[in-house]
Amino acid sequence: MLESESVAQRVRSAGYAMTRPRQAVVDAVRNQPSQFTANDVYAAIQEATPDVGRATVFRTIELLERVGVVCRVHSREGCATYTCCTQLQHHHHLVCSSCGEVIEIPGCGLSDLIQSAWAQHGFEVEGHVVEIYGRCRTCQSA
Amino acid sequence: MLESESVAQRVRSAGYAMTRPRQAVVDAVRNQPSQFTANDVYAAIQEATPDVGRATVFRTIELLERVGVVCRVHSREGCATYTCCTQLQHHHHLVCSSCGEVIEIPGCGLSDLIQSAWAQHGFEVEGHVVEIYGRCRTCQSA
DNA sequence: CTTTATGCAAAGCCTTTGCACGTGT
DNA sequence: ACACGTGCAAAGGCTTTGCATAAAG
Repeated sequence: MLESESVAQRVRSAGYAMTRPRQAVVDAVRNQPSQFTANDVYAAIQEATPDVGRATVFRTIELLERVGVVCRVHSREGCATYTCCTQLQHHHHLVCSSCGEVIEIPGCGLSDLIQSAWAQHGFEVEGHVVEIYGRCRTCQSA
Repeated sequence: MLESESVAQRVRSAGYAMTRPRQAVVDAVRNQPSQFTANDVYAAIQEATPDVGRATVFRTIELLERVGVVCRVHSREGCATYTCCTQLQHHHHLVCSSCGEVIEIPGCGLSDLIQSAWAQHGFEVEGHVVEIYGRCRTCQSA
């Protein structure tokens, strides 16, 4: 689970203010399941802190994505869902197609692809997305 | 460039009829730039074949995705865009963040990640998405 | 005190759906 | 013939935007 304080620190050190509405978004995000949409968070917030507006939720999640606290999950269905990231460094995800569980995997393993992108295509790599989907251990037993 | 006939064959051998409206969608798709949305295709079709409806365009693109003629591009911005795939087998993409050019790269290079997903997490891999973004050779010169 | 952040409400936009009608095989 | 495919038009739902107001540093 993500620590609320370290999130606040990251937001601040990226040059943003950690306001009360933003804190409410962070709290709501921390209580979401592995995968959630901006709308899910807004719905949760309406219960706990009804005075926080929709736009703030969307803008704050975008902010959290920018500072690396949440990541988009690019599944087969789309990429409107997010997940919290406890890893601050570069990492990827295992996404369960059955229960939606997201497992963070540290490191990369893409160095070959990246090297050959450059070597064979002169392609200057800026970043990449890797999403591996399948069934987590629990869903295999069930 | 994708051959219209081989597309028709793939659609048929997957058990779908190759109808005139679907052919119109295929033709429009073939004339799109590297990246396009379903809406782009619909707009193009309105010029050439105005009697083909919006729903048909969306449904046919979904069909083409299913048979592997087009792939979704999962870029940082979202995943509402598609690209034509000349490769029929498994492959990935280099996506230029400047001009949007999509370069297909055959093969995978993910075997390590996939193996460790299983070995370390008992995760049964069903598929994965890899999208590498950066700047293509042309955009680097410019 | 200036900049940044917020709430509200409405608009926007892409996409999907239902259903009656055609069309392919 | 009979399933499969289609067009239309409308609904649907998620996001975004503009702007006046209110905090923050």
